[in-house]
Amino acid sequence: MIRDSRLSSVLHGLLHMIGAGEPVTSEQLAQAMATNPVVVRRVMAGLREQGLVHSEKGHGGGWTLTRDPADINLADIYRAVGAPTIVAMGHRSENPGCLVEQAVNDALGDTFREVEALFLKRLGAVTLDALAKDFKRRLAKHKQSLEDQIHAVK
Amino acid sequence: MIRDSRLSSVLHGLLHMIGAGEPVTSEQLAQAMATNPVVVRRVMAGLREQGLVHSEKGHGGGWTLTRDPADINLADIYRAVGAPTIVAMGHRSENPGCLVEQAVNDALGDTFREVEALFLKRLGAVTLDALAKDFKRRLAKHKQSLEDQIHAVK
DNA sequence: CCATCATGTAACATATGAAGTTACATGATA
DNA sequence: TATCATGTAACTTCATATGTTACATGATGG
Repeated sequence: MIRDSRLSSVLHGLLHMIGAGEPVTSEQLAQAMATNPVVVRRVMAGLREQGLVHSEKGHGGGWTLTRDPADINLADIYRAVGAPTIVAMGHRSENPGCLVEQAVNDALGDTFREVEALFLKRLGAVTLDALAKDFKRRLAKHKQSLEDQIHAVK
Repeated sequence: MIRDSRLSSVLHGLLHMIGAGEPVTSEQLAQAMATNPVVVRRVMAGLREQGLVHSEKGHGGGWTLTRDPADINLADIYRAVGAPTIVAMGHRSENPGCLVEQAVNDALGDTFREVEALFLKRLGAVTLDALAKDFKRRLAKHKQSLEDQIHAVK
């Protein structure tokens, strides 16, 4: 089953970076991602390897996006964050000679690949930019709702 | 990601039960599933709740299939073995008010359901009977291969 | 009726991997 | 050259799945 808390976490960080205008430190991202700086670096390292972000040391350093958010999709991020295979089934001993495993894989091998392909295809259809815009829309709505409450009290 | 060792394990057990003709004890299943009797009972309990198997205590007791293997498919087993949701994404704190989560879920909620549906649909297309037959075919072939090797040595 | 066999289940132990933490090295900037 | 920020190794939790022990319950055969 696909239950990725890392993707979600990273998206928090990336959304934070969009519009920041300047490098964002691991310290700052750690707050956005509700974790600590070292974990941030560890996770972001995957994105850097895929060329999605860049890191800079020293004063004024931190993390920046290397591409336009419209050119980054969620599949890119999912892969970068380290998702080996989505679907897999196997015995602990991973016995390749096991005839039961062979029968299962023969019956479902294509299915596994197909499910994975569908998942990545859909992730690929959502850009970071689109997500950011939707997020901003929700944020504005949320603020409006809060203001309305304040006015109602007045 | 879907990485179920339990389904695989259970299939070993069920294939062992098919053709046994009589109740199979947890002790015996434990060997087929490469684990121990208590774990077998724990896992099989899920199948029993779904009405796939029946358990009997005392002398001559053990586990039996309650249905024709042709009427049991892998989706039945997968569900019975305890697969809550296949695809899920969320922060540890599972904050329902989080606007990022909301944006992601809005963008991918349907995808999650679609991927899960595809996976279960494909599992549902494979019956336990079909799997058993394929397994037997492989077993026969394997034996033949071993005999050929013996003859070659002679 | 009682010894035996088998499941049912709680309680505890162990193993595995993810996440968090500490410590320190490296490089960049003022 | 003091400070800031990343890079990374090593270690410590923490959560979860699995394995184990122990004992209760129920069924069967003598």
